[in-house]
Amino acid sequence: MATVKRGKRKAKAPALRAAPIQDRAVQTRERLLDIAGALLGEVGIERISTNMIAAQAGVSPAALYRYFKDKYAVLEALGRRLMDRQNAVLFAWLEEHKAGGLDGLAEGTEELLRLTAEITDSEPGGVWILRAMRAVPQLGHVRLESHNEVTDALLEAYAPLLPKMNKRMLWRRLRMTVEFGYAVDEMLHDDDRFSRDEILRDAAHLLSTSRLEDE
Amino acid sequence: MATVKRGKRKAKAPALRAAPIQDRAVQTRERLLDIAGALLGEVGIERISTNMIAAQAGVSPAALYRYFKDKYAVLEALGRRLMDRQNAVLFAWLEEHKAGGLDGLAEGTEELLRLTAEITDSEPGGVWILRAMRAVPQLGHVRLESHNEVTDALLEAYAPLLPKMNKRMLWRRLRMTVEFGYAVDEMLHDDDRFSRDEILRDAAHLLSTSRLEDE
DNA sequence: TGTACATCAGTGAACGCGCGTTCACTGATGTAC
DNA sequence: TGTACATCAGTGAACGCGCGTTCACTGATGTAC
Repeated sequence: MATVKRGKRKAKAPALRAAPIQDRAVQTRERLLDIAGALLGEVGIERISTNMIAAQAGVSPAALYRYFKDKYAVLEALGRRLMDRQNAVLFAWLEEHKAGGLDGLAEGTEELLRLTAEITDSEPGGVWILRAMRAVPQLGHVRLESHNEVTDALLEAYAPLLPKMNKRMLWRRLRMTVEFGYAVDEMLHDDDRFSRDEILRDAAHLLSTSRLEDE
Repeated sequence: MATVKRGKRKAKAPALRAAPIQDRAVQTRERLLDIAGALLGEVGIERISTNMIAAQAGVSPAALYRYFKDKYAVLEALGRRLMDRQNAVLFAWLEEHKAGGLDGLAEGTEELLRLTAEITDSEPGGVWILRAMRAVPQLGHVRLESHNEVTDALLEAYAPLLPKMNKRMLWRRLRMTVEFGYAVDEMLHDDDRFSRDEILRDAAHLLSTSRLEDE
C-alpha cells in the first residue's frame, strides 16, 4: 500500500455549496441567475421553480443546489446582484457630482435616473427582480439594506451642503427620495403612453424641485 | 304528472359563479377575501394557495370556486377591493379640498396620505396586497387602471388651477406623484426607525414642495 | 299558512401534476511528485 | 512531462407533498300557489 496521502482527511466531502473555484462553476452560477431573472419576468414570482430554472439553464436540478441553499437563496442572490450593480453606478455618480454642490447634484439627477434604468434594463428580468424584492417577505431585507446603504452615502454628500439641517431629518428625506427614485425605475417599465425621456425628465424635475431642507 | 313547471328550463344549473344572492353568500365571499389578504402577509405571495384560503375560511376548496374563477381571480378581487376603498377616500378628499386652490391642496396632502394609510391598515394584509399587485404580472393591470383613474380625477382638479400648463405634462407629473404617494404608503409599513408621523410629515413636505409646473 | 319544488350555497373526496429537495453516483479538472 | 489521486462540478432518478381544480352530490333557502 504505497499510495501517497496528501489531503488531511479522505472523508467524503459533503458536496455542499462553497465559493466556486473553477471557471465553469462561476459561469454556471451566473447562468442560473440570468435564467432565474428572465423567468421571473416570463412566468412570474408565483410560478417560477427551481426545476424550471435548472432545466432552462441546461443543468440538472441537483446542480442548482451546489450553488444555492434553497429557492430563496437564488432569488436573494439575484436581488443582491442587481442592487450591487445599481449601487456601484450611484456611488460613481456621487463621486463625480458632489463637488458641484446642491445645484450640481440637482442637475445630475436625470442622468443618475437614466444610468440606473440602464442597469435595470441590462439585467434579465430586471424590473421583476425589484418587484419580487418588494413582494416576497423573505426578500424584503435585501432591498431595505441596499436602500439604507445608498441613503448613508447620500447623507455624506448632502450633509456638508446643508450644515444647519437636522441630520436625522435629512437622512429620512433622502431615504424617501431613494424610494421615489426606485418607483421611477419601475414606472419606466410599465407605461407605454409616454416616452422614457418624458418620464425621466419629469422625474428629475419633481425630485430636484422638492426641497430637502426647511419645515 | 300534475307537477307544476315554473322555471323556464330544468337543466342542471352548471353551479358556476354568479353574483351572490343570499346574504350568507356575500359574507362567505368577503370572508374568503379577508383570509386571503391576511395569508398574503403571513405566508407570502409564493406560498399562498386556494386550499389554504378555503381551510382558513372554514369552507371546502370547492366552495371557493363558486365565487372565483381561479386563484388569480381571488387576488384580483382582493386588489380591486382595496384600491376602490382607497380611491373613495381620495375622491372625497379632492371634493373637499379642490376649492382651496393649489395652497389648499398642498396643505391637505398630509391628511390624504394619512387617510390612505388608514385604509391600508384596516384591510387584512393591506400593504402585501399592494405589493402583490406590483409583483405578479397577471395583476399589474389592476394597479395601473386604478392609478390612472385617480390621476384623471386629480387632473380635473389641478388643470383649472394651472391653466397655462400643458395638460399632457401635467397628467404625467400627477401620475408620478400618485406613484410616489403609494411608495410612501408602502414605506410606512417597513420602517421602524421612524414614527409614522415623521414619515408622513416628510412625505407631505417633499410632495408639496416639488413643483408641478414649469420646466 | 302550508307545501312542493326550483334554486342557491356548500361538501367530501379525489385527480394528475409539478413542486422543492436529496441521494448515491460519475466525469472533469487541478496538482504534488 | 507523466501520472496518481484529491477535489470539484454535475447527473439521473426519485421522494413525499401540497398544489389548483373538478366531480357528483347534499343541505339550506326562497317562493308560487
